[in-house]
Amino acid sequence: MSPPPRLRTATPARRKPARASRRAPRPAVATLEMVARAAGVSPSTVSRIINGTAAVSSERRLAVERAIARLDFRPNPAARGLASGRSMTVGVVTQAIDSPYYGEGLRGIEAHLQANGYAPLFMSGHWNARDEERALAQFAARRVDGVIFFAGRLGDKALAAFARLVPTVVTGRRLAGPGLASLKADDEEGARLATRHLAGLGHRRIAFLAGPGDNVDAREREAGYRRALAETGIAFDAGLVAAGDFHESGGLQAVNRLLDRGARFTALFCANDQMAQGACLALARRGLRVPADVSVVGFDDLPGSSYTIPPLTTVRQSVFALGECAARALLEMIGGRAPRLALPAVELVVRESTQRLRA
Amino acid sequence: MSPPPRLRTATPARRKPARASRRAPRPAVATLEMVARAAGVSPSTVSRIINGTAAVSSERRLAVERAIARLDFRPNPAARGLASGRSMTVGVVTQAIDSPYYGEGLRGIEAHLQANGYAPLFMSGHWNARDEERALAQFAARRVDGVIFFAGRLGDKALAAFARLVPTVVTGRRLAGPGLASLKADDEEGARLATRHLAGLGHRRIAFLAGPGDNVDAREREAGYRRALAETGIAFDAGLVAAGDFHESGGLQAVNRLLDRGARFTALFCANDQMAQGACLALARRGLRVPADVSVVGFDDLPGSSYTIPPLTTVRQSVFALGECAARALLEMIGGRAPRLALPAVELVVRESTQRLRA
DNA sequence: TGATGGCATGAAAGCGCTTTCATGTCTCCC
DNA sequence: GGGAGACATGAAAGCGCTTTCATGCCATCA
Repeated sequence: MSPPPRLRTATPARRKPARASRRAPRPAVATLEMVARAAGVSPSTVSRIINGTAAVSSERRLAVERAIARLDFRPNPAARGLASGRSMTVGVVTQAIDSPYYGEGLRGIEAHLQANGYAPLFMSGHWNARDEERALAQFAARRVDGVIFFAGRLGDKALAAFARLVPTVVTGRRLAGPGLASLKADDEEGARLATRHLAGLGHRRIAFLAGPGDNVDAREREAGYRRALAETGIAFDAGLVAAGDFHESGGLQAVNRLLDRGARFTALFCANDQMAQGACLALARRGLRVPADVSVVGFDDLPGSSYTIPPLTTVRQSVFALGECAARALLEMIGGRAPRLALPAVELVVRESTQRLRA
Repeated sequence: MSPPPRLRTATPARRKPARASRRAPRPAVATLEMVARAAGVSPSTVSRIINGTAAVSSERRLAVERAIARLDFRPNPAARGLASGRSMTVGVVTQAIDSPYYGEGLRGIEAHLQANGYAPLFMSGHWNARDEERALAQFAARRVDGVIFFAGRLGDKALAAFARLVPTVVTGRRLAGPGLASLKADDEEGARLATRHLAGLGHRRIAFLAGPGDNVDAREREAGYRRALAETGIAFDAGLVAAGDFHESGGLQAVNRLLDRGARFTALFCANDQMAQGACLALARRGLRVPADVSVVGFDDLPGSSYTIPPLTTVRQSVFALGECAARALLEMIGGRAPRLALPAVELVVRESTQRLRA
């Protein structure tokens, strides 16, 4: 095994002057000082140029830029961070890095951050407050410049307290405070759209697969379902509601429970796509066809949802955009500006899992 | 908007002695020096204790540990990185952070890294060599201690060159060199298992949806398909092979092409689950039932594959384990040890998308 | 024409750690 | 009993940047 090749500068080892016998200078990484020397200016000037923090005469600027290019100089972020107090990283707490939902959000965050010279540090909360807290502690220890908290179970109090130390953007709830901003899709409106779509197709017995009760998104989606029912003159029937956990397995079990207790319905609105997927499987197992026997609507429009069988009618809220907006708002806060908190509107995407109720 | 709350130490601002009038000392972060002072020892001793780099008398150790706890001291990673040359971060190049395949791998990486005090920095290559190269450059600039390169299109040469600078583990190909190790599942064996399963069910006309030709995994999966055919005495028929791109859409189109050119088959082996999903949809659109008319096998066993309709028979290679092993091997290399490169064996997971050929 | 600023630049002091090197104290053994 | 280590500790020099402060220079104004 070769020794770990650690990047190192060409300056002689500390207090141990380079032995003259050593031939080829080992692979070295340029430092700001080397650039300064090569360009015949002081380190301060180089710093000013790479940071654009002060005017510099164009001839020196040119010389420095050339030296930077020639030496392939890349400022050491550790040194920068130490001197400036900024790490140019932001922490991102997700629930499950491998879920399609978070994946899309992360992509949005990544895209915006990268365009601005920041790098994301990810950590999973696994839907449990302790892990989320641990992730935040880790981020604080790493001195991230800001944190994006994607959904999660951690209490508002704890989050607000953390935000006093590090600028934070949280999604999936409404919350504000010093150093804290939130971003929330209009889940109620989305659920209303979905339910009205079903009602508009003639369905009257519309079942609902709710999400976890401690999740704000889930509660708002239920509220939207109820509101649409009220608006279209359909009486709410608790017997048509079953709760899931936002996973495929939960959707499957919820439908089984519904069917086992004899609930009769011609349409089913699921609080997210993953549960809708599980629900479709449960329905298929019972010999119920989608959409011929039951129309199904999901929520989120995950990347895979256009390839399920049948392709799923769902509510699109662009998790990608959510991630992007969160990153943008966070950078604005870090920069001391007021964050813009607008999100694109939710919209219904009609595909093949819904159809008009047969007379 | 409140000013960005930057974490700062309690030491008086540089050259500008704290005005005595200032009341509450602003939220301060403890430094090693403060701990040393509080415990009545030198900074060196504190450093030795938190790093375990030398023996320290138990009384001092106790005093220091108490001081650390009381001041809630967390060493500043930037300072550490600057002084030691290690950043305690590793870069991870994935292709698409939002794909279920990579998501699972990332989870494995995250789990192992976190257990060892390292943090992952993610960046997407988007299946194109330029972005991958850019990601590597970014990582080099950020002075990561190592890199995990998850699949990708970048040439072996470029990768080997990079690995001379930063220890690197690459998956999805076989490659070794200074600072470079690779991890590769036995794709050929997996494909062989899948195809033999189909043959064992009596199928003779087994179509194959290949992956992109420039992908090693894809090529090995095709090799396994052919080998199984040969082993079971079935003649290879190029008319039963169509190429896809590892995405759902590619699988859908490939099946359409197959059917359009009149190919007749009773079984279909897809080079990955995502294509299998698209294939199932294409089949359904043509009125072909899975598995009644066509048995389908995938590859990867993605989290969602047990909830497709029907649940997919597939080859499990545990991408999670792959991620974990990659992380482990990388840390071993960083530590100057020889990396262990063993991966769990692939296995066939039989679900409901395959059935015996009806006579 | 001399005081007045503004401007570009360099010197140097840190940022908060790690890591030599030097030193003082013990213990051990011939 | 005295010298040799072994051991625990502290002093101090960086790591590679940023940022203040001081300075020399030139154009400007009354």
